[in-house]
Amino acid sequence: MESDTGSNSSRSSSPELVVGSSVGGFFSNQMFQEYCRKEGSGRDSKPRKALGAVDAGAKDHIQSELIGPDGQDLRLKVNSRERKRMHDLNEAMDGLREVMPYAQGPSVRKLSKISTLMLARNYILMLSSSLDEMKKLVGEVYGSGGVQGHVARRVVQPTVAPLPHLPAAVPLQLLPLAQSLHSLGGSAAAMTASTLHHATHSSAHAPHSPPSAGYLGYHASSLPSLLKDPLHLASSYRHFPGMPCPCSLCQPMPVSTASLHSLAIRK
DNA sequence: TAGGCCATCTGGTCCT
DNA sequence: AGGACCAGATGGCCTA
Repeated sequence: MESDTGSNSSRSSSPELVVGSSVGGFFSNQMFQEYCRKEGSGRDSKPRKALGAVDAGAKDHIQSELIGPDGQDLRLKVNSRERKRMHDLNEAMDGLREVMPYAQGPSVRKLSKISTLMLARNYILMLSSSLDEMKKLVGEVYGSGGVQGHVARRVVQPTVAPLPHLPAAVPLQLLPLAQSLHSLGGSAAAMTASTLHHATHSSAHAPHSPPSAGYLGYHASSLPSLLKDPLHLASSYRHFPGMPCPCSLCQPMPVSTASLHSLAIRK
């Protein structure tokens, strides 16, 4: 099936489709004619799935329903619904991107769907562990008075200003996330990651274990195909708290948003 | 040019 | 019956 509509908006996850009040308004004449021609000639170029519970009679019923004069309207209606459903899904995906610790801007390429989902998962895991740690600390504070100095040492660590949408406590535990982002490689994500990474890197008392691939939520073997390093900024260096890091991402980075954007991928 | 990502169409299945 | 959800297929755009 021709997807001429896709060429109008294929690069946006929330395409600005000019969908008229009627479904037919969405189709160009050429597309509609093509559609009708295919319908008329009985399109069946692709293999069908097993019909399962739908018997042959039901199949014929469905087919005739879609091929008849009302069938075209029905088909358009179904397509429109599906389109709307996918647009809603993409809006939700955009909403998710907005709350991710990821440099955003008009000149920054946005995260792919798969990257967004994986990063979101890691982010949630990181926040959960951060919350657990905070609970532990609170327990220590109220459990015994002798640990206040210890707690104070741990809380007062050099941090960067948290991202606008992040709770103030988050930077304490951002190293794992930064490392995840680092592993995502390059682009603005890595810029943010680097900033966060440095925030915790410089602490000799960082209570973190060495980088754990578990934060990524997937096996490293799948990374190359899923998350490439567009700018080749990230390298294979492993990061450990308190250890100097030679990778390009860990060189002094500008912290202003404008600077981040200037270094991020151009569209 | 190959590969990644995406939007769209489409038919099947499940749910209300 | 109608709608939502899902997955396969297809083709376009972009980048390395």
